[in-house]
Amino acid sequence: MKNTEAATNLRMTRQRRIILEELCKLKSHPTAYDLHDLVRDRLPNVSLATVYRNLEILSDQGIIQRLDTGPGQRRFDGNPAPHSHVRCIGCGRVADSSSSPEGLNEAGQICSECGYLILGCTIEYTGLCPECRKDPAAAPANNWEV
Amino acid sequence: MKNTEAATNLRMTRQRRIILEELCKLKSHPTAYDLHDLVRDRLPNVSLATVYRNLEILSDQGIIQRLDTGPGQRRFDGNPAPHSHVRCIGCGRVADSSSSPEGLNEAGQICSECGYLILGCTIEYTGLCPECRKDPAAAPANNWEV
DNA sequence: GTAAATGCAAATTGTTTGCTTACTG
DNA sequence: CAGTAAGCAAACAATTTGCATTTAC
Repeated sequence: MKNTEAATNLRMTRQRRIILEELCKLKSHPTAYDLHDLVRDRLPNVSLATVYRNLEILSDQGIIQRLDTGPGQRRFDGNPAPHSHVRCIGCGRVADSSSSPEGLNEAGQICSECGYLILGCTIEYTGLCPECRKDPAAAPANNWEV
Repeated sequence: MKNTEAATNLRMTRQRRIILEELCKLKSHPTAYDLHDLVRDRLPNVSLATVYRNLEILSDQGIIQRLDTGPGQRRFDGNPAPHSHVRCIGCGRVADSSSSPEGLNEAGQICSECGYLILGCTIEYTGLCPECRKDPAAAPANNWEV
């Protein structure tokens, strides 16, 4: 039930639409909990589970973006295009970074777009390890390998 | 109890030493659970909580590195120096990447150091948001702000 | 001797799932 | 009307914590 999932016919429900609308309205990158709070202003009975389910579906569809970086809760970005982020080590908030990739040594600078004081930078590549390239289907079983 | 913590006198217990030794022996980046499994060969009664506690303390001290990137469990790196990583989207394993920062468009290439097929790249900066810069002590309270 | 660390079990937190009912296409 | 999605509550997984006991310095 991951990426081997058959495509289903998605329906644009009231909840899904409002969750998406509210997320896209924000320049920030809320947690599911944050967004649930916001959406409840328009849909008082919406459940947190629905927010989680829709955020997952929408990011699987490439309509929004999951930010799995950093400790703590997962955050979401209404903009699916790849771009870099700055995470505040104080409060955990995440903002878009205007920083260009070549500016890797800009620790100590203030990001012109978001006003964050830049302290560090992490680069993470994603890919497939040799084992998973051989047999992608077997990959999840290796999950616990050190 | 975060970064405002007073320095305590750390003691090099048998458990702490062995946890550190085993982590540093690895070229891989295990989860706390993985490491607990390994350490139990030498310390059969060590608890998972002790492993978690020590990994946190050691990374707070800058002796090891926490990898908070990616979904799923946190991973740890015995090498505290900043360097980039590749995370397998199949099995979740993390390896060191030899990729140079300028090689950002190397999707499709095989990492010469780890053999992973590179598919994507995420850049995340860390820093302090304007609010936390004003009053770092107040920062954690803003944790929930969207 | 005293503060720090351990082991154990229980508590928390963030996220997911099962199931029945409601609603979209 | 057929199948997807919602709401609710319960289940889960990863991590953290309380507490009595042990250990390092």
